Amino acid sequence: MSAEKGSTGRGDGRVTPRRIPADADFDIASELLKTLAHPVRLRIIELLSSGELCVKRLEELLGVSQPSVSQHLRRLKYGGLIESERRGHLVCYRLMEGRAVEIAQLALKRSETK
Amino acid sequence: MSAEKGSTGRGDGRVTPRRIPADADFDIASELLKTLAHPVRLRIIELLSSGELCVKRLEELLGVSQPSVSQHLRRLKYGGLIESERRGHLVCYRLMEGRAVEIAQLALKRSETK
DNA sequence: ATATAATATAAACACATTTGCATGTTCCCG
DNA sequence: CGGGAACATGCAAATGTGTTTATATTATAT
Repeated sequence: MSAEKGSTGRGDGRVTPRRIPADADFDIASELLKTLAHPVRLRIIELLSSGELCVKRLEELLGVSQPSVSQHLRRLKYGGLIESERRGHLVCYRLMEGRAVEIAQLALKRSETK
Repeated sequence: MSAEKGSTGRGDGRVTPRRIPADADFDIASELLKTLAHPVRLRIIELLSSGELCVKRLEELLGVSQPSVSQHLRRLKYGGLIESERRGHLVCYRLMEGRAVEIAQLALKRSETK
């Protein structure tokens, strides 16, 4: 009575009023959150939200070593949050569409502990 | 030209059109995200969004050992996402107001990869 | 008081994540 | 072709996390 298979949505074409997350969804979602759960990566997302930037520039803005920046960018890219493009001998990164930015901004909202 | 102190908001009572996150904000935000970045904790948030539940019930619904459930609850509570209340010899947990739930739901939105 | 159900906490261990440092790659320029 | 700039990747050490197993707490019922 608990296992619902992949469920929701698929099947007879019926509309899904309120999706019930399947087991895998929680894994996927936690992956996304883990990818965002790092101060440097959050800052990268924030910086890229104003436009694309190359590694060198990010290195300066973040005050973090180049290898470190590259690793975080790798993780974000692997998670599908950003994409890159070679431009000369620079590699520019930019945000990809998705919930990522929204989540980051929500998490950054001042601790209005209210 | 990069360090902005605690900044934003405080000072002369001026309004803050668009808050610029300070260094500490990224740490705080990443803490919040880390707290949510675990499949079991996400499921707990999801389950509690329908009403409060005691540990025993959560243990059954989650299919996770009691000590493990308690530890995750501990983390969520420490992060200020949930609160507990002793009721008889049961301890009931419920969600606290905040961005937590919103973030969880956003992260759970079907990987509408577009 | 005792026994028992429901939780919490502690210690130990496996596994994942970060970071620093060294070393490759790729591309542009002369 | 050789050199340098901008990035990427590999690896080991240091940390952090999650799970298990055993053992405390706390409250209820007898």
